[in-house]
Amino acid sequence: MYQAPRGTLDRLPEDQAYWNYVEKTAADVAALYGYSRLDTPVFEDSGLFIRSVGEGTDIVEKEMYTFNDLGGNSVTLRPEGTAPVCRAYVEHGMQNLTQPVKLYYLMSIYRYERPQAGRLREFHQFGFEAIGESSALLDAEVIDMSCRFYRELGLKDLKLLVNSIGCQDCRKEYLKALREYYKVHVDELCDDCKKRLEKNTLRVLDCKKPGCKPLADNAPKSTDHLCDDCKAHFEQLTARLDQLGLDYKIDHRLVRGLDYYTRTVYEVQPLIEGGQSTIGGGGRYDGLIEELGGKPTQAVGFATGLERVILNLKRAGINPPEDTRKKVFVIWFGDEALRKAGHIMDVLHENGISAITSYSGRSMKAQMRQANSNGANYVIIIGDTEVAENKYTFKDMENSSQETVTEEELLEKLR
RNA sequence: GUGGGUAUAGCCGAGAGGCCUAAGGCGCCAGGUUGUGGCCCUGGAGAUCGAGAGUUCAAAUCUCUCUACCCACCCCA
Repeated sequence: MYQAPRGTLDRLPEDQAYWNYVEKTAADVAALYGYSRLDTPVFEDSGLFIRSVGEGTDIVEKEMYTFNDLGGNSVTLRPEGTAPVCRAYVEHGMQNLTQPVKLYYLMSIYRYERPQAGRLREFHQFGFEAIGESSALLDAEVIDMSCRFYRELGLKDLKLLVNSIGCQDCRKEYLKALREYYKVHVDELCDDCKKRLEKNTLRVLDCKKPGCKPLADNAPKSTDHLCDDCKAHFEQLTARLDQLGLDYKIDHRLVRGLDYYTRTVYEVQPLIEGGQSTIGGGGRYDGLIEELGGKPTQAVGFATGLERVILNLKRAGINPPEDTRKKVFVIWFGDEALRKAGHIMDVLHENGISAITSYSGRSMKAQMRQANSNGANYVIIIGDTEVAENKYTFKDMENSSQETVTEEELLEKLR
């Protein structure tokens, strides 16, 4: 027996309502803020991700689906969406368009991780990127848009965490201060953090171990070490967030796992602890486009995991809107009736009315049961009597009322 | 990558060495007199008990290996 590869999921018909709901909401919110859709290939040149996400990150180090194609080129199934979008921006000369260029995507993402609830090897993201503008007002807009997406879906119990990790210049100063601070406390750190301190210093702040957490709480804050420009940027951001009335918390320990972030970083997390905490996150990445061979171009973006969004919808008891389209089931018995049933099926379909029928002359009871389990709102019954009178029996399943009507009357009722 | 748990029909789930040729429920199919659903009743189909090996006269029930899923860590969406 074959089964879906580890960490992958079949999206079954009964789940599709959730996906439609989430994807439609995403597209609506994107349109509201002036974002256009962009789709990129599932696989890219491996170098794109190594350059952008960063060589030392877990994603690049041990989570990428990388292989050589038959032409001998190293390609990688995309482990995130920002780099491909930036690649497309540069490749198609979008710096010549009016800036900022606003793009959104709904795409599958691939990471070779150990699967658990809310963590898959193939998952889906809704993300958006605003490229070519350095104003903190845009950061605020992106954050606002993220929050609106969750709000529109009905997701309430979420918290918004914001931080600034500075630019390339002032981050150096900050890292120096951090290392200085931790030098004295190395022995109190967990083994992982000892390694992090060398390799990816910022991540030490992220550790949840009881020994490391108090240290991180008292560690120097990045926001206290910002250069003047970064400081002004962060101040404008929070001022605008206040004006928007967004309920955010500045979290000095918020650090993100991808190397390209600068200045603003933020995450959205469910209030309920346990399981996978982050459902969405983003930030500014002012150096990425240049890193990928474009001109120096500032940008901000955000991405959210759709499986996690749906998980939270289910936990919160939020149901996607139901399909309100009326459905008709055509019942027939006898050869004459079969021909008449075929005719009315064609007419219904031509008129844009959802109609299904039986393919074998099952008993009336069986066909009625079939109609019921298919959720039919109306049933059309065709037997010897209807054939003789050239009419149809039209039954409303809701109140069980039925009457005999002509084809014209039937269509009138279904409009 | 590390640690722990679980694995019985499409789904839920009893079952703890011989009484299992595996209970029950949902779902599916057919009936409940001749052309009518949802409730109810009756009957039926559907399981090499996750896979493989071993212990035993005897294994769904014990042991080992593998695989998958779940939880925590790690990481992130």
